[in-house]
Amino acid sequence: MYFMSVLTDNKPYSKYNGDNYNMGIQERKQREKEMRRKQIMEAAKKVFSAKGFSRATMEEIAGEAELSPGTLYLYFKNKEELHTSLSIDILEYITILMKKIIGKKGIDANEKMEKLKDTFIDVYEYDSMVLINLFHLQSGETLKNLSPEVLEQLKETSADALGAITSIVQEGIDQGLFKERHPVALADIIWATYSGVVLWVDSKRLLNNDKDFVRQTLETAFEIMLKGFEK
Amino acid sequence: MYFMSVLTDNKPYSKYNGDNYNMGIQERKQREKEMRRKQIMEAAKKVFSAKGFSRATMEEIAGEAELSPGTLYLYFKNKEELHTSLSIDILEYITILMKKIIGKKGIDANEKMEKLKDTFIDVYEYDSMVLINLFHLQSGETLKNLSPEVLEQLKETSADALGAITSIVQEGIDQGLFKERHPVALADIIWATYSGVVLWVDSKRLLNNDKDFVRQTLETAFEIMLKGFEK
Amino acid sequence: MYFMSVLTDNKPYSKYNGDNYNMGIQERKQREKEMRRKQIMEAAKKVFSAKGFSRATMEEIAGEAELSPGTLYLYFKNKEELHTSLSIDILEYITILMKKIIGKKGIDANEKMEKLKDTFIDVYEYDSMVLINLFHLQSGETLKNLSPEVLEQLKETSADALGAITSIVQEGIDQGLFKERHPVALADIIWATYSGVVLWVDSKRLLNNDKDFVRQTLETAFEIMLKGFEK
Amino acid sequence: MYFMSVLTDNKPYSKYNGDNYNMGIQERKQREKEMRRKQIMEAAKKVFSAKGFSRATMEEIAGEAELSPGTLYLYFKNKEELHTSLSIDILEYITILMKKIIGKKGIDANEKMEKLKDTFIDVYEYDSMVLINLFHLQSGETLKNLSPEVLEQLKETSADALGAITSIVQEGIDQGLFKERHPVALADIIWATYSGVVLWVDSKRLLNNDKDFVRQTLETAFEIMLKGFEK
DNA sequence: GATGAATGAGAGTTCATTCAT
DNA sequence: GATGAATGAACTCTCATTCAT
Repeated sequence: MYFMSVLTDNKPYSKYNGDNYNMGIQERKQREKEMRRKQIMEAAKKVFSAKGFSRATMEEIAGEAELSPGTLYLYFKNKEELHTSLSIDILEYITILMKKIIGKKGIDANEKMEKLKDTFIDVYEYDSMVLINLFHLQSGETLKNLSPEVLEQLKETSADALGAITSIVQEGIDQGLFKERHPVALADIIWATYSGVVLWVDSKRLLNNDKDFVRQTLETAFEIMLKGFEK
Repeated sequence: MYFMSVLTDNKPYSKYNGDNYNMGIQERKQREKEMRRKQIMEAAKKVFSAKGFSRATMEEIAGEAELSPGTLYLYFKNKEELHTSLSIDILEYITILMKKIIGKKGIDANEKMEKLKDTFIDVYEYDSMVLINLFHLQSGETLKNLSPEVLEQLKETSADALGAITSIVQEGIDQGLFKERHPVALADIIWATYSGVVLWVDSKRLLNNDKDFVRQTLETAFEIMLKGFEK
Repeated sequence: MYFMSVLTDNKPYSKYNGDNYNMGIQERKQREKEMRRKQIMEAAKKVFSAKGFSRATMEEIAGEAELSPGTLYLYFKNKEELHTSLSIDILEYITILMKKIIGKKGIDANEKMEKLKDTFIDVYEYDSMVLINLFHLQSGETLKNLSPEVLEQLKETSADALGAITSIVQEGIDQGLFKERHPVALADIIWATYSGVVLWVDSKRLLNNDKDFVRQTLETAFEIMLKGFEK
Repeated sequence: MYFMSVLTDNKPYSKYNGDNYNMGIQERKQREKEMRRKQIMEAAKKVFSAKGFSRATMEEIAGEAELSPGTLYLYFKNKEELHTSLSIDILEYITILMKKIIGKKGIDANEKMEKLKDTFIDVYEYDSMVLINLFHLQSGETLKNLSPEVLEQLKETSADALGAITSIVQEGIDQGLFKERHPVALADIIWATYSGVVLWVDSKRLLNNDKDFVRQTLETAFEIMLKGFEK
């Protein structure tokens, strides 16, 4: 497992921290605020995962976070944005991980694709529920009822994530490894396959009390895709 | 487009219909009842597609169907089952189409896969919204709140659909065309890719007011998959 | 058991029946109509007893009577009056029985009180549920929402029943057997005790899955009352 | 009248209330909460009495209590439990009063029976409507639809009340004042007569716009019963 | 007279959100 | 900043009653 909690506070703070008293207090406050946010998101994750968006109540999330319902609204405009924040968070993290892969020197596109698959599996295994919520978010109902700002943020993060995949694919084409196809379409297919497998195998598991074959199915899916990409 | 409306009444009625008075009346009533059901489902499809499950109200669906709210409950036990009925309907229809492909003589698995892709595209083009609702259904939240009977029906229809794909894949393996892999896993991947592409491209469209590239992306995805399946 | 079904048709019809064709038809129609009424009341009795007034539905009563809901409204103005009709019916019958006791020659008031008790027990044993519904009717909620005509009818039947008891009590006072007290008050107490015991012991049975001690308790209650009545 | 409001807050609070700030706040909140509860019950009593259980609406009760409908559900799980709470409350209070009578020194069972009658009359006069609701509760319809916990509570309170009466009767038998009979049966009869009289005379009043003879009738009923109890 | 599909008003209940403390 | 009691709009669903057939 080469990545840490997405939802635990891992934002880099200014390294230097104490030359100014007010600055310190302000910063501490800032940090506390950030921690509360994470605390709420952590609780929301649990409840949304267990109940789904509609059946989850703000009161239960507040209880889980050991805060009062009112407090939630100091940190998130409403229920929908709290939910979306979870999704954006994981999307951002996936993007960070993918950008690391892109930056890797001395490995070709095939190997990068391998690493991409590993990343996907890791993300899934670390936090399948938030991931599934992310895909749920994609599916219309939520998308239509989002505030413009959050929609914009989601759009950007989303484009960013797709851009990262695209650039790996482009590399493969440039290196003469992959057959020449529209790289964005390929990136779409990669992301769609990932989403699809996670969603589908998960729903099969729910329907039939089946085992969790996501990892295995993702491995096969990528193997097939990679072979299909070849020139 | 080689299939007709899933939701419009296409049940075959006896051609001759007048030898018996009572029979005629009963039959007409049956037909009327079936029509009301379709009428409601048609309205529900519109409203669910426009608003998503939660934001859609029974009153609005009733209005759209030009019926009173109470009438909806004569045909569907509750909101959830009305929604699920839409999904099961299309799933059943897809299965019928796929079974026709399976039964086709004189074409190999590769060609059947081509036809499968065409079917998927046709279904999508005929009724993308119901399809997207189907995937929404798969995603946990709804699944957890379904009545046992409907869950069972969904399970069976779902297994049936997957079974059909599996048998095509098995044929490909038996004919020495596809590399030997677990056929159910392959069927999962085909279905997951289909679901994923429809969902993902659609959400991209919603996010960016983008064009509808589903057909194109599905074409490419299948091309890649087929190449990946080869021995 | 010296009385027959209250709810089965036992109204006396004209002894002579056939001198006129139209009369015959009309009469047959009348009889059929009366039978339908009883059929509905019989069904209503079952359903009201099993579910109570509020939870009983007209549709279920119709089903039980093997008729359609609409038909019920040809015989009863509404649900409330159907329910009240059951109560009035039994009240009328009780009155008939009590009047027979009053008319009995050669027995004193004490013996008549004994017979009164037996009648009460018989009525209870024959049809405890309708009886309990009758007491339920007395209890405000229903009483307040009755149509004037039915209220009037109930008032009369009720007064009639109480009058019968009163006259027995009066007899006892006149014969010097009972202490002189307001005879209507005594009649009230007799009726109230009867109602109370049936209601109370029944509710105890429901609460504790207890045995049905109504008969036994009524026996004791009357014994005590009679002793209390003595001069 | 020797008892105070059942429904008005009469719980003893610590007389001294200022040594601890937090204690004070917590206590005040507790008291406020208790007051809201009473406020709602008071309003519910009015509305249930005027309309009966079924025709009373939560909205009207809320209006009467000058609260919003939602608030009612912060204090009572649902309509049924709000209604039952009223009944249990008065039942509990009656029991308390009866236990005081039991504890009285220097008076025999006859005198205790007299006091019992007075208590019954006082309770009736203080709050006849809740009392009638209590009897209504006993009558099947409601009883069948109660939550297990509340049913249990009712059962216990009910048994408690009956037990109190039983012990007075037992005393009478032990003192050689009352004829030897099953004391529980006697208690049943006392309670049943009380219920019956209240219900019956009240319904007569409703039917005939008659005067309220409950007190008078109860007096006579007890006089008769006591005489009937004698050895 | 009988039907039973359709009605639609109205109920109980939930819960995201607010705001006085 | 935090609270959490109160809000009240909005929802799903029921069912007595009607009326065209």
